[in-house]
Amino acid sequence: MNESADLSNESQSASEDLGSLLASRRRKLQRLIELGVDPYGQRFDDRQWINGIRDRIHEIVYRTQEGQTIALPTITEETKNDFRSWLAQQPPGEVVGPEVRAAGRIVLHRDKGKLQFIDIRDWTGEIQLFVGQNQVGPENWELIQCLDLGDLIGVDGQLRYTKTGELSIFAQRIHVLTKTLDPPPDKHKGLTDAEMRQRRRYIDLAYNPGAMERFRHRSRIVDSIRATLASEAFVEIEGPTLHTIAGGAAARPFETHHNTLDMPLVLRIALELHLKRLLVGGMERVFELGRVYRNEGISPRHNPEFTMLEVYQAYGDYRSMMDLTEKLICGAIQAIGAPYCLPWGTDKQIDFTPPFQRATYHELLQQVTGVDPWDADALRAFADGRGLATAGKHPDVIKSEVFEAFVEDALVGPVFVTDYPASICPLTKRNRQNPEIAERFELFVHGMELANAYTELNDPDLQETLFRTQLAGMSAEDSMARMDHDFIRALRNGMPPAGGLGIGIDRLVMLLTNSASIRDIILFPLLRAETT
RNA sequence: GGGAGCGUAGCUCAGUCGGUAGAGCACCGGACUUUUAAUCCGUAGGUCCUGGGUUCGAGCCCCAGCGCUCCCA
Repeated sequence: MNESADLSNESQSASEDLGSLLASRRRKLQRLIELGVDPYGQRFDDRQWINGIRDRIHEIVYRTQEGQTIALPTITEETKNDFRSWLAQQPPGEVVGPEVRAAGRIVLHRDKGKLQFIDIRDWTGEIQLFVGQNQVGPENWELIQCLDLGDLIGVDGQLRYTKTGELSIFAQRIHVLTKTLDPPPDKHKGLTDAEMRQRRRYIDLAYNPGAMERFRHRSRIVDSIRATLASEAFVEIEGPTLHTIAGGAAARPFETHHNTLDMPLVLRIALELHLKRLLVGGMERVFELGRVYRNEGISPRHNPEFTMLEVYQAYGDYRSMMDLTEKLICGAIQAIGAPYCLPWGTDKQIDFTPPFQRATYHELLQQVTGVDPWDADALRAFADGRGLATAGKHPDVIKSEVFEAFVEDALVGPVFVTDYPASICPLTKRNRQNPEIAERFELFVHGMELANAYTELNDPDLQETLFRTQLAGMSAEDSMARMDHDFIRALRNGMPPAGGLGIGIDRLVMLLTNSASIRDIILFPLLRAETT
């Protein structure tokens, strides 16, 4: 490897500086090799996860010299200090427990000379090892002297309590599974710098237990969404991520190029248009849960690549999607074992107890502003009075701006905002009774747009006309947008009336795990290249 | 794009009026077989983000840049 030269330089300069943390670890690594121990370990069979070991406390008993077995008292954090006096009251004998095997990373270490307490952590929990020189023997003790915080070790021993009532594995043998060279972060506070936690996610996960929990929750949420959709007979598909035309949303795409075909390509900005082609093909309930890419700004709520769910149901409409949205979110909450009423920030809450509130766009506009939403002059006056620029703007544009500026932030939710003005949703089917209304809802929670659903437009001529209007209004920098003729052709072949739903999975995970930044729930968010 | 804040030891953070660079943890040496972020004694560890400037003297003041965080658009 190209890096080998650098590595040897590093080890050489490190060995000159005997005081450095790195040098100390390399010396111990060398010592392990001298002892005939592979510092990078071997397969380690038949171990149990730590929380599984902790579940075996009922197997721990007190056995007297006469062979009588006495059940232990229940030992909790509060009562563990009483264990010593309980022991003193028993007839001669000893505490015995099951033989166990565990493996994990050393996260704490208390060295008492010929006795060491080592706390190890695996991805289920932590447990203390009681390691005595006389108990493990001189050969194993030598090896134990070469351990540092952060090393991965295995242990064989007996599960029981110390005199002070701490559940521990009384080590009979310690195995070196992997020596670490870099020193770990602060043993109590972990890594706190937000950027470092994202760049070195392995350290964040290894030393900040909350990080592991968040990402395991994310996985369960995604599993739950797939399970809910499967139970409703939806089929998951994998559409192309390389598109010739960026469609389905208004966003700037990432551009790339295929060499053999000598063809410009873009990364997809939405899932919509291919899913709709599948509706034409007869996939009546279809969804994709996958990554989309938008070449736009980065913020605590935006990462250039993020995960979208889009669901399409033939012969449904936006109201079918509302019920489904509730099922998906409530299922996800149950999947992470959380209550419907979740904390948000430090002092807020979100109550996802179904059914969620449902209110029309115009009702909410009236409630918040006190203005008749159908009275264009009154709305203009309201906007003028609050410092919004209205000159020369269409009344519906003003309405939309007032809604975004004053209503959205006030929505605590979860609330389904329904029945948008048709003029701001040109690609949505209009309501039959009132053509000024588009059959659309958005689900808002604390001002954040979590889901977006439509009764889908399936008239090919109307779709083509609207596309052309939309393209005509686009600025030069959005020139990647082009007419998707194949999509129009697909519609000419008959797309059933359908409901369509989009849910931003990252935002859902943020809300369900009380994470303020999207970069806390994306394992490897896009960051500027490291300069060093 | 605009505003505010931050950048000091491996990690977490102090640093007063501009006057020798500090602590805790980690590390190294020593004591300790029931500790709980063990404790006690001793040692070592620095490109104060980078570059310029002011000054006898800059971690601190000024200018520019880089990076990060938050708020706003």
